[in-house]
Amino acid sequence: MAPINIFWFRRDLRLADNAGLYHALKSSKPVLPVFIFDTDILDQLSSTTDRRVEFIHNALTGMQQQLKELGSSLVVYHGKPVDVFKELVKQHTIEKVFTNHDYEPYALERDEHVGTFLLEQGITLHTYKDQVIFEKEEVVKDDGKPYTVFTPYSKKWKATLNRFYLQSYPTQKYYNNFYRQAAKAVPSLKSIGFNKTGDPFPAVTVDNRIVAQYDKQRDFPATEGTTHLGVHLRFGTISVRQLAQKAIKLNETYLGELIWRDFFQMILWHFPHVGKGLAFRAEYDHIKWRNKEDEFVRWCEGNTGYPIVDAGMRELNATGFMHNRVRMITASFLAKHLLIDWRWGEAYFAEKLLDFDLASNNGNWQWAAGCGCDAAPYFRIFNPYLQTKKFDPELKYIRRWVPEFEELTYPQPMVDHEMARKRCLETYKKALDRG
DNA sequence: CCATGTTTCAA
DNA sequence: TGAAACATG
Repeated sequence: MAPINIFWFRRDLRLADNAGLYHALKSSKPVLPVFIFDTDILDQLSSTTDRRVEFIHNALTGMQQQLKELGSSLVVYHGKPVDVFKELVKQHTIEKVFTNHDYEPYALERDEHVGTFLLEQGITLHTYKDQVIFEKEEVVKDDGKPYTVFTPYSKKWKATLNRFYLQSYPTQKYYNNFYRQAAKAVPSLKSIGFNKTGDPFPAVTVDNRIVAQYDKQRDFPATEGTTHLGVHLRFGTISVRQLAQKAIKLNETYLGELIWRDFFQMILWHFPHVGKGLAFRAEYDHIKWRNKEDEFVRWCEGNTGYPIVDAGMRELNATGFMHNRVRMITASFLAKHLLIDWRWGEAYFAEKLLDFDLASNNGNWQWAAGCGCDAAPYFRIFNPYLQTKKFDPELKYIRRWVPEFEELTYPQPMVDHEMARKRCLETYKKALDRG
């Protein structure tokens, strides 16, 4: 058997401008592209209709079409990664496996496990940065320690940047190095235990007008002011380098959002406890959460009696998306007004969001609850009415998702704002004074 | 042979 | 962006 190399797709589902794929294709052996529907992940999902699995499936089908035209084929497996590699080493003489970095706790463990197995077979695992502009120790303080405050991090990030970091990896030049074989079918969603809805996903094309207006429009949930590219960044169907190039040309505020994304991946890397259910600041784990199950259900279902909160939750439940301004409002309401452990909310968003990304979701929930690095101070408690007045003054967003909000059938606020605010301050203070 | 411009490559 | 390799005269 002639030796080959493997490229393993994970959260980088594109052929163009893909770092690990570029290095694989430049290697001296033909490259077999592989994707694994990882049962360790899929088995944890609560529903057999999961739009994220459907999104991945669509992306794989698209890549398969491209690879077919190149005389190659993606090979899609369904199983545990190590078992799949055991199968692959039986079928091929493999010299190297290439893949891109993933900084999540499960992924680190998985890659360690796979890497060890491969090494036992005399195969080396080569990994690359692809999903962020800067990772790990690339942007650190002068003393070499990681930043924990966003603003100086972002300053250093920008100072470190040069054109080259945003240069696309020219994979096309090496497409002739894909392993040649007849196209293999991508297994159907059904065959891996999931349903197809056929509903559309956000377009992968970048609307330059939206990016250009981002700083002015992003806070108004009734308006098409945000890009909806989160899901594409999450699964790598868009290159962060290409998007950052646009951001630099078109809108500094939008670039800032991409830097937040790098920031939270960096935080997760240096402070892995945040990915394992702990607050970034340990003292915030002394807060005595009320954790009333029935109140949590009302929040989840969008029946709190606060129209802006309910609109957000209903948008999430109906579409798998929630406008970012409203993500902050609903998160703050859960943690601060209801005093429900932010981890419950984090888990709910993780289950529902199409663009769910552990690092950003966790980082932003910790921000909202006040326990994160560079978080909103705990005494700053969003007033849902003022947020509505500022960001949905014509109540267009609320009307869209909570049409009955002025009717008698709409519930009274489940908790009085002023009472909840005081209760939150006292509860947080008690926990934090104790240290 | 140098001196200088031009292309390639790195992540 | 910046170094190294390559080309030209």
